[in-house]
Amino acid sequence: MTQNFVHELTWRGMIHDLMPGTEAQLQRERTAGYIGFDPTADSLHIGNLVQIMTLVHFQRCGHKPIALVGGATGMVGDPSGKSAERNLLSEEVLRHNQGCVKVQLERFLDFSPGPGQAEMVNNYDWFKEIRFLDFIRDVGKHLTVNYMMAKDSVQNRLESGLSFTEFSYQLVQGYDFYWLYKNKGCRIQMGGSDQWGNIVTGTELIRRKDGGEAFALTTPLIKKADGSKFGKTEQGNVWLDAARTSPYQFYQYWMNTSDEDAASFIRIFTDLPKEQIDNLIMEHQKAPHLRSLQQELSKQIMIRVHSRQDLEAARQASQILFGNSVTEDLSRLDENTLLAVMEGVPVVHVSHDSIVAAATVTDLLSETTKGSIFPSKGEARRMIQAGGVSINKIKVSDPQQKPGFALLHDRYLLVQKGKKNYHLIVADKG
RNA sequence: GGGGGGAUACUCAAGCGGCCAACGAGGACAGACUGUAAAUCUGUUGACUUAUGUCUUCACAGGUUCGAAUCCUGUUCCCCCCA
Repeated sequence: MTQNFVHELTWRGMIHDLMPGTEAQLQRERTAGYIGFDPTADSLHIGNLVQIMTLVHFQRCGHKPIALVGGATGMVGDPSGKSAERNLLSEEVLRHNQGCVKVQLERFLDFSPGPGQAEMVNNYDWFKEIRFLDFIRDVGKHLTVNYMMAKDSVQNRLESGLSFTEFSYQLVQGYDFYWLYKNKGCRIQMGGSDQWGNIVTGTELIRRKDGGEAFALTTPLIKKADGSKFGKTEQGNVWLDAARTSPYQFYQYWMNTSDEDAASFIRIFTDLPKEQIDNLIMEHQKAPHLRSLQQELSKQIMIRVHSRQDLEAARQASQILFGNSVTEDLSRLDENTLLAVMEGVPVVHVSHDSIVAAATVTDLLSETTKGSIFPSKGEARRMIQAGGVSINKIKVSDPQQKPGFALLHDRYLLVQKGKKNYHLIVADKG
């Protein structure tokens, strides 16, 4: 094999657990391996990125990645890590979601014909034909309830209760593995550490039903150094879909990675070689203020998930919003560029007259803008007094100041609340 | 069914007749320092207001009182103990 996959993941800090013999199998021959994705939404989010990258590395090391979109398992619901049974989705919604997810995965994996060609499968395709009696006879027979009960995912739910549907989940997923083993020669299943139990059910099923040997590898749960959840912001998940999370916001999420996290994230979320990453980390240690790690991290991911153009736009926007730019830089931008730069910044439309009519900045930022920037005058005033508000890059210091600001292109005001929060006021005429 | 305890702002948690828009902690936001990091320090954190001013809040509905988050009555929900 071109590269040792297990070594590759090890130095990247992406291995939580693996079954004995996994490495030997992967070194021996080109191996097909799969990871399942939940089609619970019509877009993947960056919480799925670890698994996607696992497949990317898998393929780069010469193996054949299979991405399973869980149309069938999505209909059942995995109890792992869930405190309550989740709502089941209709087949129609699941189909739609699968289609969207597929498009996103195509940006990461190489689906072009070849020996290590990536493949996408949908377990609904084989499950829809299976009848209940066949399933409990051919699959259920091989595993005892005692075995299934021993899983953590089940144990954790015994107190609060779990439905038979959820309980059967591991069998359904286990059968996926078996089916892929039989029909696609798939020998290894990967996933997050919470999937270990489900994966092992699969290898067990393969062993008992067929006497075959299959393997498991799990990745650790990604946590941020400050203990907060990875991939979440105030606004919720960070999605890959530009319609859900704008490329600018997406870029900012990665740019805001703390130093501590950046060193581990760049190993996990990019496919840069070890040497280059080591250099980057050294460079970053020498000159941390350049934020080279965060720069490279966001660059790599932006290009993969969005595009070079989006990266450039996000960089330009960030440069203006966070760089040392001043009013002159802002007013130099032509209208289209300005709007492009502001892509992803919350916009509030008000009439041109009401801006003129506002008695003070405080009124402008609260009442006139209908509370979208500050919900109350008091809050606006406090923030201004604390020095946290700038308009068109000029700090506002007096809450009573008249809002005689020059509108950019006679239409726009860029309001900055603190260091990282921007709002664009658009003055509509007539 | 009997007995006891509880419900306070984003969360936890004081307060038990006026000095309470309500101690404290956490969180959040902002400022300083920096590097759009982390740590630290400072400030803000019901609304309106220039304000020592006004208004709306302490589960819900009534009541006592000059005055209630605090006392009384009823309602709802939670916890504990005994059956």
